[in-house]
Amino acid sequence: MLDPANNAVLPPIPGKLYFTIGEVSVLCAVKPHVLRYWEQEFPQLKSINRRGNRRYYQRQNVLMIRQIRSLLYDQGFTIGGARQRLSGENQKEDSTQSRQLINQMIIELEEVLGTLKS
Amino acid sequence: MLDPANNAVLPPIPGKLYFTIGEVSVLCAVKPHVLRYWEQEFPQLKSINRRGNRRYYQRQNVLMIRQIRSLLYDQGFTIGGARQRLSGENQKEDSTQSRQLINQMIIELEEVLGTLKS
DNA sequence: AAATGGTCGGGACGGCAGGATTTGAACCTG
DNA sequence: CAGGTTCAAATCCTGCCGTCCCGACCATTT
Repeated sequence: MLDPANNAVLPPIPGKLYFTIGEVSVLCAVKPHVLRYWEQEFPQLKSINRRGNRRYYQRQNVLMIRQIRSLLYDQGFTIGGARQRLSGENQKEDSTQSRQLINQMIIELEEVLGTLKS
Repeated sequence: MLDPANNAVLPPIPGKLYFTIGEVSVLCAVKPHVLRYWEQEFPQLKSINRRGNRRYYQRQNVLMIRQIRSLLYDQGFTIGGARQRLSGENQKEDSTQSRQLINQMIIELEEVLGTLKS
């Protein structure tokens, strides 16, 4: 998502409604058994359509998988980190480095304040 | 996990110039052997002062270690991901609120400094 | 000076996250 | 029916991320 160049390497997603696991595997460059494995790890993938014991991926699922792929393979998150990142999505972006730097500064400034007061 | 308060739990960094590995271990809640290990993994930690075969950490080193710690333990990066994040163009979102907050703080601190000097 | 305790590096080791492979059956499609 | 895809579940494997051990060295205290 921050890296369009990388996603551009993956083939475009055809305009049909449903995809088999084999097709998704090609579309996302992720092997089928890994797709099944991720399904256990990411609640976001629970919504995959199933009919007669088979997975029928929709466009949104494919996009989600590509996002997960990017987090894991490009950005270097662990599965736990990626999960957390996806579930928190838009809210706590602020808890990143910058925010923590600020917190640290606040703590130290309060220390300085104490020193100055005495 | 996602808790930014996590960092606030760490003790403030005393105002002295140098810290031993044992002190840094406490300050950052990371064991000494892990600190040595990270040193092999993060080029950012190559700059640690050494005298007579011992490490003498400075404030900036401590802050960097805390940042690494946060990436690994709080945000869920792998070591490779954290390294990439620290070295690469991680400053993409620096023009966000956080950055502006920091800039604002810098301005105000410079003001304070001017006051103190006079 | 001796004692105490922190620090050094390097190599062997280990747990477990993250898959990879295998198996054998069910299911399509031609 | 043949050949290909998919299934669930079990087992296997690799390498990341430390952990442990060690004798030696160094700093500070008594």
